[in-house]
Amino acid sequence: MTKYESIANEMRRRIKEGYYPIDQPIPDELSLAEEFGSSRMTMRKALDLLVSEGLLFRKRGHGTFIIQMYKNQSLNVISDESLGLSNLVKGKPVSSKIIQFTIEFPSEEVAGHLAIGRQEPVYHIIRLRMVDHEPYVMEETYMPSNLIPGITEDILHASIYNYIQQDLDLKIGGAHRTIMADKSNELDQTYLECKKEDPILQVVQVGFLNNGVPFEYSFSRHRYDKFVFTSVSVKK
Amino acid sequence: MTKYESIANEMRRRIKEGYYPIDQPIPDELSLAEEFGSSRMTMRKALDLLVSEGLLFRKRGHGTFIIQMYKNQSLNVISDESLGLSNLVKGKPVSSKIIQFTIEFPSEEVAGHLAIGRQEPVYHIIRLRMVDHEPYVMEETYMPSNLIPGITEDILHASIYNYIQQDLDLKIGGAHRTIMADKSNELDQTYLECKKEDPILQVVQVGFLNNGVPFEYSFSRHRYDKFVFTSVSVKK
DNA sequence: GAGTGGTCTAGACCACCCC
DNA sequence: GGGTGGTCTAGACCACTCC
Repeated sequence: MTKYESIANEMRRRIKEGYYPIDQPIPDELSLAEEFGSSRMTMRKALDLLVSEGLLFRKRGHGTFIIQMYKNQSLNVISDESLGLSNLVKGKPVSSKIIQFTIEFPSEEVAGHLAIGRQEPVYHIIRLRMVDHEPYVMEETYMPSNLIPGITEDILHASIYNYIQQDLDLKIGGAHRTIMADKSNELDQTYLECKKEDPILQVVQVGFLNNGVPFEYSFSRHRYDKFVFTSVSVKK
Repeated sequence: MTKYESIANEMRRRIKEGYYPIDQPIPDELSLAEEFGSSRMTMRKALDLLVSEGLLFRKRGHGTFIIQMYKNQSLNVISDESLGLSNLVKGKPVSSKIIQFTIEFPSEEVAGHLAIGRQEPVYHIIRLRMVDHEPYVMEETYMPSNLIPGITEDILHASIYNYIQQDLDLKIGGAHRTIMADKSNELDQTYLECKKEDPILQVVQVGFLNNGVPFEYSFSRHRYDKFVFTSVSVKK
């Protein structure tokens, strides 16, 4: 735990508990830095965190203010921070049904997104992910088998992400995502138990390791009545 | 233009032009700082920008690497940065058809999201937004009339965002967004000219001013075949 | 051990806002 | 003018990775 993180935690706690009046600026950066025994730069870095979380907003020449948040809904939330279903629905049992597990040469599209050649084999995996024994997501995933070797059905029943990070000791860097609505297809209707007229929330993702190499090109198709995607943006 | 922004611009140009080999780390921060005649902290701030854009990734004790990007699609892209349709489809003519424009007392839900009381009147606006004379988005918007006074049909035909920023001289701070898929309803089918079985990509947004006060609670319903939402996240 | 990014300091000047 | 956030400096020490 770094200094600026612990300062940010304390400030987050204060803001959420109503320690600071909501209609006034919080104390200026120099005063806060003195109170926490830090330099102003470190104090700023702590406040930067809270600004990026959408909790605070700065007004140059005026002060730093608390953003009046609105309440969240009760649906499952895919935030732009989370990676992997297992981390998303903590505490609930996650299981997987393997629909397809093959290895093949990639199409031009898949090879392009994974930045590999057409001759480099990829896993092609289709899984139904279940939470609390209810169908939640259909995932179609392509991964280069040279980069992520040793995938087995056992791993697919558990968590690919845990295997990559714990067993292969690779570090995940982040992801590009595209979110869209789509009509449900026959696979969706069969496995997600949704009706023919039900739409689907699809997340297309290219995950990359911390050295920038793409390791995953995936399509996650969510039941429209169980998932939303959230995002907070703050202008600079 | 600040120093770190101009350094970031130059580095972005270099990376995109292939100036640095893609399979090696770029030069270390101290060398780059010397080359650009800046302190290391300023150089870091420039690189921070490129990291947050998903262009670079740092590996502690090892170096800073270029992320191998994948190409974008040809659909309209709602990024987590953009605000307002007018800014989204630059160069193309945007027009609006006003379906409803009333003032009313808010429901509990609307009042809650706008952080106002039930007795504070709100505009209730439904518009069809067209680009190149083709229907693109159905927008339902609630705004407190005390906060954003003087809305007229003329403004609704143009851009509410421009009115807020230029005429009222208010500054927009950011937005919370929730993205979901939904079935199309009769309004969608009539005005977006979509079929009964076509899904909708809905973005629910609470926009807030730079003092943190919510000024807008809106539902934007997009044709599923014309819009996607993108997001880049990088682990720290 | 050498080299890298991660954090932190104690100042400084500037840009902007309100009085 | 006084107070605020925005930027910038020239160092320092630490944590991690590779050899």
